[in-house]
Amino acid sequence: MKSATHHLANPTINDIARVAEVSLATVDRVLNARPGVRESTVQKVNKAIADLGYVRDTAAANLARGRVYNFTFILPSNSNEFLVMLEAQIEQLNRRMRHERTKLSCTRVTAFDPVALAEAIKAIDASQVDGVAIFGPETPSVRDSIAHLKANGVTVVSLVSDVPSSERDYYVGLDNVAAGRTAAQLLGRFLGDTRGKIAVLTGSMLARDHLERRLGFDEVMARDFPNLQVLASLEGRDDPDLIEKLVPQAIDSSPDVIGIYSSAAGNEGLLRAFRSWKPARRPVVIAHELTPLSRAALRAGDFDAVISQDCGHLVRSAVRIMRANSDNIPINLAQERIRIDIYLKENMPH
Amino acid sequence: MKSATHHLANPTINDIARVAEVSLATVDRVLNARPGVRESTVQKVNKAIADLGYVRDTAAANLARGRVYNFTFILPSNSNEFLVMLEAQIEQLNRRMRHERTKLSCTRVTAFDPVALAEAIKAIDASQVDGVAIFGPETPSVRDSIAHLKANGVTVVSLVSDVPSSERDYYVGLDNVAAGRTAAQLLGRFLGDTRGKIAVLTGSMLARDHLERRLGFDEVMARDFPNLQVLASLEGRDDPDLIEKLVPQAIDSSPDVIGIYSSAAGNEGLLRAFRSWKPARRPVVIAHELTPLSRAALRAGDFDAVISQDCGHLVRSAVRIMRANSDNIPINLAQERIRIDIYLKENMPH
DNA sequence: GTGAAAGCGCTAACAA
DNA sequence: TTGTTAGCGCTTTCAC
Repeated sequence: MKSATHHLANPTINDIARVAEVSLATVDRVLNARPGVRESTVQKVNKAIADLGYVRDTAAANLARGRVYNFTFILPSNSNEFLVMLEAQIEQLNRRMRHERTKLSCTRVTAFDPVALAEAIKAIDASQVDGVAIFGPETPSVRDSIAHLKANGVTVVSLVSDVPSSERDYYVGLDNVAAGRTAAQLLGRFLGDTRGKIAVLTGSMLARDHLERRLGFDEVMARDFPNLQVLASLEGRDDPDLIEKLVPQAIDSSPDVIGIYSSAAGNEGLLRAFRSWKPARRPVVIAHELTPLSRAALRAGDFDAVISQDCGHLVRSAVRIMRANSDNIPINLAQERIRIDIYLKENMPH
Repeated sequence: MKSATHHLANPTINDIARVAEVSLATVDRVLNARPGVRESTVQKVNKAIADLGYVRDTAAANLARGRVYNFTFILPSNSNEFLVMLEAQIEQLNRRMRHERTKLSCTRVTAFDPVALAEAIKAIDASQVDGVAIFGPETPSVRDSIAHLKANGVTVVSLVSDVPSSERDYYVGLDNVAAGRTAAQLLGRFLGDTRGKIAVLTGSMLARDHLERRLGFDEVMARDFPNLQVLASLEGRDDPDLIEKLVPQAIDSSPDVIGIYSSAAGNEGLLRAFRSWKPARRPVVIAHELTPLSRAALRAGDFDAVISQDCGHLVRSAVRIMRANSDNIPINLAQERIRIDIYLKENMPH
């Protein structure tokens, strides 16, 4: 392929140096905002940069620097399917990116334990790590340790569940209020004009994502579906055994449950409960996260729809953002937005 | 950040050269399968590569080569919203990637015109272009010109609508049969047990994507919804004016139309028809592609759901694949799979 | 304050 | 058939 490098060729620091009448080293100092350059020289160089429309070649810069990006993911040690998938994606991306000067590691922290999480964050060595992605509850101690990390120049993103009051650079995850609204709309439309009750399964009242989903769900239910009455949340703590016990209890006490919104992890428990409990009319079920289990349930007709977020996308997005932030370059917001995926059995990936 | 490069540091061609006891140039020859190396030397080098687990640093290689990737998109000149969005994404990505040695360009060809498309493909100069992404109908002449391109070492991907019988390297687009099935399931579930007729709007019988959607739609309708009767397709040729005329005609002749599947472009015509035609009970409408118009229709309640493919993803995916193929490196299949997005007004991106 | 020169991992003349 | 060398765009000593 001819490279046809006429006047369109991108300018390099050599061009800047020539135009600004300084050396390469000086251009580099200005580019990287290093001290020890006379102000008038800085001006000259910056003018040349602007005039030529110079954009730094990050690949070449990283090559010269021998730069290696080190990113850490902090995840709940709770090992449900979603977490297993997330960790698999991290490992896979780590293998792919080892050869692109990017290393990913993973730390697990007791689920729903803010103290343990805060300690794990404090244990991060800011001199060894460029960015941290945190999936955990939002509490004051967690916020403080995030602030500490940030103060030491580490990029911080919250993952799956946001910590909006903190100084995190970015939230990588879906809009959980909107996800709850979506579940409600789907459930309501699938049920048509039928009158009845809706059971909601949640994980923990500590988890912001779970709270937000419930919020959105209730909002749309109240607004659009007066024929449906939403019951109090069943707090399953993402524990299949607990959920398996809770569900039949709740449903036996109000027999006209015609819909279930499983808004957190623990689909396994719900499905187990289904095996023993056979009502006359199967309730419409909306669950979260496309996993081997929920796929099977969709296929079998036990679940009617699944709201999901793409694990691979979450991980790639977190890494792209941490990388861009480390280099101080902008991100493509549209690309990083995590979609609220709706899956029926017809549109599941193979 | 300390780079902590102990024994984990990736091996370079220097390491290979040292271990294989040859020069850098010879390693390079073997790596790039260039001729003029004794077979026994090739073996030695390959052994060293395998032993050390060497992986080439593509960024450094591209820097040294001064390599510039040139990719061309061939699109229908029909300028509906979807095409406008697609082209905008191409332009945007081109701006982002100009500084990463990747240039994108765009050619428009009369819509639904296989001859014009085949000519446009033949007009590609294989010595100037590394990859071509084609969005157009599948005909023998198109297949032939794709074969010609491939023979000249150009990577070819089909975009949005596949040309499966050709030698294209990859299809970037969604599974249209599954998309049709999804539309049917959604429409059927939203309608509940109501009896009535369904109108289907299609673009052209030449377009493989449109045909496939209809196929999947009919399959699920026949299987799961005996209460619904699907009418013959209205061929709108993606032309809003034509569609605006067709829809009221069709609906007036069979008044019990309770659902509409708009499977192609031309939502504008459908929405215009809606403005004059006010039935007692508004039909449930499933349309394709999330665009400014369909978003507004979702919000207003004129559309009940939209099946969509992410334009940004389509373009990024096509470019990643053409790039990987030019370099002969593997792709991440999961990342490149185009999702069948379902949008309700609740889960639309802002 | 500023510049010259070596080098990151790889490629491509040109010699040998 | 093989090796030597210069250089891609950028960074980084170390001197001046």
